[in-house]
Amino acid sequence: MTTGEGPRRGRGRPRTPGAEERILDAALAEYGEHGWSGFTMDAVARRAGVGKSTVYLRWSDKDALLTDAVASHGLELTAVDTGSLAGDLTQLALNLLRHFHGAAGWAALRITFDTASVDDRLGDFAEAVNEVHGRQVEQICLRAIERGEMAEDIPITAVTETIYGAAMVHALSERLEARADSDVEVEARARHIVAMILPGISTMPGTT
Amino acid sequence: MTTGEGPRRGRGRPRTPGAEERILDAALAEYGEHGWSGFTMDAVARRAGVGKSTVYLRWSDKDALLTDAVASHGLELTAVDTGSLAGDLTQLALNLLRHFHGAAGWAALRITFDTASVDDRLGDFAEAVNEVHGRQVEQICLRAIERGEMAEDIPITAVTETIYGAAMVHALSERLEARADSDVEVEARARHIVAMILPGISTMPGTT
Amino acid sequence: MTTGEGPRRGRGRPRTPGAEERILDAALAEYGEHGWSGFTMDAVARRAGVGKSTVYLRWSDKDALLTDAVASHGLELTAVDTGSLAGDLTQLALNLLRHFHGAAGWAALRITFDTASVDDRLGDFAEAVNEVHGRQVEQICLRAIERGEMAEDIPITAVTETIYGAAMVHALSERLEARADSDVEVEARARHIVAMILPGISTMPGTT
Amino acid sequence: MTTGEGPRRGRGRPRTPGAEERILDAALAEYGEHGWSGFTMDAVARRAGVGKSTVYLRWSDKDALLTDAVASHGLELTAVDTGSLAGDLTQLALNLLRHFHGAAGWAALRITFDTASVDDRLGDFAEAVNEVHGRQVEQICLRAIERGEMAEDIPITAVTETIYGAAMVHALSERLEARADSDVEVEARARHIVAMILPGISTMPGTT
DNA sequence: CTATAATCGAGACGGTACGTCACGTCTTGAT
DNA sequence: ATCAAGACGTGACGTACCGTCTCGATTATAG
Repeated sequence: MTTGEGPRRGRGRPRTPGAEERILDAALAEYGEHGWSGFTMDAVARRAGVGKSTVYLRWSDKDALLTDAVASHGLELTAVDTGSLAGDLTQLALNLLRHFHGAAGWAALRITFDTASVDDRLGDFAEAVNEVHGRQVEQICLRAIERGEMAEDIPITAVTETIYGAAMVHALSERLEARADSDVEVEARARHIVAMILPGISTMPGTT
Repeated sequence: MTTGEGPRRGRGRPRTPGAEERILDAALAEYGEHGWSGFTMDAVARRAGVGKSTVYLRWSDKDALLTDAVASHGLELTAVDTGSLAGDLTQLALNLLRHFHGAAGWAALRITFDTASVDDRLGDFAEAVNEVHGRQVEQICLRAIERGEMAEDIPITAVTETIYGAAMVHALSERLEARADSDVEVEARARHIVAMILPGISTMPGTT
Repeated sequence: MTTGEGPRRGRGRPRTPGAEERILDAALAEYGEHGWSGFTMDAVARRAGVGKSTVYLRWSDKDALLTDAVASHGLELTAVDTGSLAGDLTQLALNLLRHFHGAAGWAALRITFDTASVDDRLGDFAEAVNEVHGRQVEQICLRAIERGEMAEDIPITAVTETIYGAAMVHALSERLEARADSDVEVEARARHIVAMILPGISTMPGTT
Repeated sequence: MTTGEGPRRGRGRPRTPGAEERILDAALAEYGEHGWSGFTMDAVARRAGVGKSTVYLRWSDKDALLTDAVASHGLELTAVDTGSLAGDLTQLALNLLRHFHGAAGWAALRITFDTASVDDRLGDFAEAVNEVHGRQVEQICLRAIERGEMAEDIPITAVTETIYGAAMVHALSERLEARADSDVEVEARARHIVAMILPGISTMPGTT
């Protein structure tokens, strides 16, 4: 994911340690402020206090930098473990809604779609996405099954896709309608989503 | 959405009839082949066999053309009415999975995210998306409520977002993992999705 | 010499008429002010009030532009005809001393050496130099021979080379020593040069 | 001219003996092959098989290196003393014609013009040129005056400039016309040049 | 024999200019 | 009025080179 270790044999001046991170931060900041079409390599370099060559030594082009920047900061998602399936899913939905609402999460989302549209360089990014996001729901479900809260015949990927999709589309609609939900609204939406799918996966019919 | 009807008064040479469509097709093809950053107006014009002026006479800029191209081919979704909520939702999910799997649907999806990321020109596209997609689920739910199959206190947008989201993320994961689901798998996935949310919105607890 | 007439069939917007000259002027001015290493294509374009593309549409690269700029303005040399060989040569020497002393003449000189060092694109420039400079002395000598002032067995190219060389090296030494000769000194030098070679080519021995 | 003697006190690793020369040779070769605009420090260092620091420890910048490279190989001119003014000048002219015809002499010439075009660092190179070349003619003339062969009122610099200029322009025209004179032609040209200026500086009118 | 120190090869660094490419505008002659 | 063609001003792209710097590895003298 990061840079891919070129020819490092200890010879020559080592790459400036902090540079990688400064550039990634600058990239994310520029992207956040000016969007895709206003995202300039020169501006990133200037903001990071670095020459363009330093950037291009590490990333082959604009897309690679942006993808990496997003991957490095946009895939963070705190783990969830409240003790109950309903609690876990609600907390997860809340996290996701907030994640996709924020600049980094949204950027990551967009980049994911861009990346998935091109034949090249799929491997790394896809792996990362699956690792970080897919695993999360898997853990929750496995624990719930162990506790006997969840039916065993539910395909976990379907649960993942549904919750992620709901949060994702909600964030999308928020943006399309230039709306900014309040905290209360976000929490209500999280509860609604979980209320909708919980009966379908729970072992106890009728739970709300 | 369409063309914006410029100065049409009958005087002077009329606009070449087939041009509109040829350009839109070329735009979609170019976008599909090269993605956003490889999408150029010159290439579209060349591919469509027209001059750049012909393009710019109809669309104000790149974004407008691309948005329109997608809207013209990517928002087609046949209406659904099977007589039951479960049947409607299953058919809708199936349609969506197939829609996002295809080139036009995927392109529309990608464009939607791109469009939603920029501050400008939100209005038109958002309206279109809501019109075409939002209405669909609304109809289904209203009919179900009328039939007494669905609880009245479920926010319809939540249903929309969940179903759309599930289909969307499934298509995304298909691409990220370079997978191509068979017809049977797609149908199973549609049933799973509906099975998951149906108990949560139905008036009859325990329904499958 | 100029641009080499590309595909001109009357279609498309014609090249802006004045641009060629404005760019050449700007190039010469920039070269004069900042020298070779301070000569920038961006600066030339900015000074000429045109875009870089307009420049690169006409000249393939920096060298080509500079060569052309110099050729267009640096080869001007007013004809000479005073009626006598001594007068003609003195006037010519004076012209040359002043020509090479000035920015344009000096630039032309330098470019000539650069051009002669590379195997490519010799043809045009060499032709121009010979046309403009070689012809000049030829005329003078032919008239002198006709008048009986000059021996017929003198190779004219030797005369050319000697006079041109003398003026050239004088200008070179002026620059190397950061000296700026006065008008009187320049005239004296012109007379000295002619005095030195006139007896060698004249039919009347002992003339000064 | 040479190296500029840095801090040499005996402590620390001594400079690699052969490096100086290898770098100068590489510089001259690169200059000869690619000309000024294709002359890069990286290429010189690579060709010489040394690091860039080794180069920059010895010369402050590109110009200094190039100037020095040329000065070290391009100013060699064997002294002349045949016993007569005519003989000396003829031999000198011959030497010059051959000198400027060769790669090193031509490179030196080109560098001289380049150097003289820039405002900085004139001193050193100008001194070198004057020292090596100017002195040569001065010696010849002084001996001739002593022998009574040459008039005393002739400005020696004019003689220098004329002979040097003639040889220089001849070499230039040879290159511009992609011509390569034979030995016989070169000797004839040397005699012609001297024949042209000898009467003008000699004390004996009518001498050939 | 160890410490100090200048030099070596390599190559990353902040800059700056290069020549290319696309944008959206414009100007032409033809339809 | 619209068309195909294509030049225009603008500005970002990714590359190359400058002269500087930092590294670990020599290679000498000084103590």
